[in-house]
Amino acid sequence: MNVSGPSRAKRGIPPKSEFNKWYPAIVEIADLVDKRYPIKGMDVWKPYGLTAMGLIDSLARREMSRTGHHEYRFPLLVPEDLLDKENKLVSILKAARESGVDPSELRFDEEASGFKKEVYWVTHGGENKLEMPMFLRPTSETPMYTMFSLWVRSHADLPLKTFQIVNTFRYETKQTRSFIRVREIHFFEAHTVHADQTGADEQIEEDAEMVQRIMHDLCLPSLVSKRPVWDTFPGAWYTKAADVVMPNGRTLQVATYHHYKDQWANAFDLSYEDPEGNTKPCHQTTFGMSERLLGAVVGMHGDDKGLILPPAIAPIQVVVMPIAAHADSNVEPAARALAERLSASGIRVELDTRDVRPGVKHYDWEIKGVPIRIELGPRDLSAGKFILTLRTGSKSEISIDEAEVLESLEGLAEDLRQRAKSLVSDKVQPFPFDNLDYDASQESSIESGIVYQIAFEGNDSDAEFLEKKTGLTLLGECDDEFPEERNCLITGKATKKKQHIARMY
RNA sequence: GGGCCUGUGGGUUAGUCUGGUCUAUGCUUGUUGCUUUGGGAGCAAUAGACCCUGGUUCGAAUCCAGGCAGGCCCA
Repeated sequence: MNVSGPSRAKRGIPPKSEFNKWYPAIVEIADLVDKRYPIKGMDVWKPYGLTAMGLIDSLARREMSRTGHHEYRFPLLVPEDLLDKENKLVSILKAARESGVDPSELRFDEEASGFKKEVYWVTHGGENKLEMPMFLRPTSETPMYTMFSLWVRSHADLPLKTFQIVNTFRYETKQTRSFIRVREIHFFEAHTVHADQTGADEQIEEDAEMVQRIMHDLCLPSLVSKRPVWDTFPGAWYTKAADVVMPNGRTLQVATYHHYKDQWANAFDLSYEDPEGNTKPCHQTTFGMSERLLGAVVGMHGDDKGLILPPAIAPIQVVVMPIAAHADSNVEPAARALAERLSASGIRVELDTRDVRPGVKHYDWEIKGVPIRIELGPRDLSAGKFILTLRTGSKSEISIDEAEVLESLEGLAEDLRQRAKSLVSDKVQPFPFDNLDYDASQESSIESGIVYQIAFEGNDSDAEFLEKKTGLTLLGECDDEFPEERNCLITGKATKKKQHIARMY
């Protein structure tokens, strides 16, 4: 092991201050994934990680059922000609946008049909070359809308609210990171169809609320922004996104929702007959999340000792450890009884009867981020008490009572929210200058690892200048505005528009 | 798209420059036994590796070529 000296963390975990080393190490040490599968960006999900992800999925399913969405499952393969439809849509929109805008305000076109490069292609069936090549879905607009146009005939079919939780594929050439940038993505996508724009507008509101409810359970604060036009999802009228600020100051986009208006509907002949017998185009939205939520949880809450999982998604919420069970035969039955009581009150419990010293158990469960550890030994039996240790630090002796354990779980969640909030307020700061006229000698006051808040109301080329000069990316217009007008960082004109610039994942 | 670097047991690492007791080192992990249990105890035994293919050579983990895999930097 080349890690030595006082900064050395337990079990070879790098200190969290070295986030870029800590993160990839911890996902394997905590047994979330195994990265040794021989394809870059395709990790093996191990039971502990998969269970946590499944619990995140169940939060999404809870929200979906609360809001009247239904779960579907569409095929993995998409025939090539459907992609052409989509590309046509994108280029029409692009042309429309460009024709209405002064060309000098546009940034350079980077790729004409970038989508094709990012997908995995299936070109053969057995030894036969396929007449129509197929690709693995990078997302499911195309397959879903093809079917929607068959399903939606009249106003009575609307709104159509669907979702699916499936794997999607993207051929990433850049560096991959577990959960954050992968080639096989565990993906959640909700797609809705509405009779008019108002219906879609309302859906966007509902999406925003669902995101916040899920983020609350994950104890994650987020920045919600309306993405700049050039960063809008292909074919969307606009895109909103929730970003989590990671401890290294980079932002991680964890959820997006897109308002399509009737743009996709027109490309896919998605229309309906209204009560008066008129054929009208549908309006659509999508809402997407992914395993990045787990990446954000890992990155935000963990510490030098390992993960800290929010109780809502901890596969094991409480671990019960019998102490000195060999010395007193009453210990293990008592621990088992306690575990059963906790389990009966809805807590996910693990009884750790391994024949190892207590310290080993503490360290093991600490690495895995189990919120609460309970020690039950001979001394506690007569007193009717046990030692409860919170993963966030404190240790206390409490009487055997399920209600107190439940309270401790909620207390820990609240603690995580506070910690995360203060981390974010450290990392998000006002931009140090009033304009971009600063020179190279002043550049050092722009720190790396900081998300800067700015007043900005400019066009494409203003934004491009801003990004080039600072080396940071514009997240987009915040939901909330500045209370008073300020001067735009680039154009100098008065605006209330609040935006952030950051290094994005 | 352009450039650079790396592949040794499950993990990590020594050895590679300068080919030869390398029959490949240490730590960690796994297994077994003894022992131990309110925060990583100890002892003993045991298991496990030179990315692949070809070349140079009396001799290759070491040098060369290609392949595969991975990492980094720049546009």
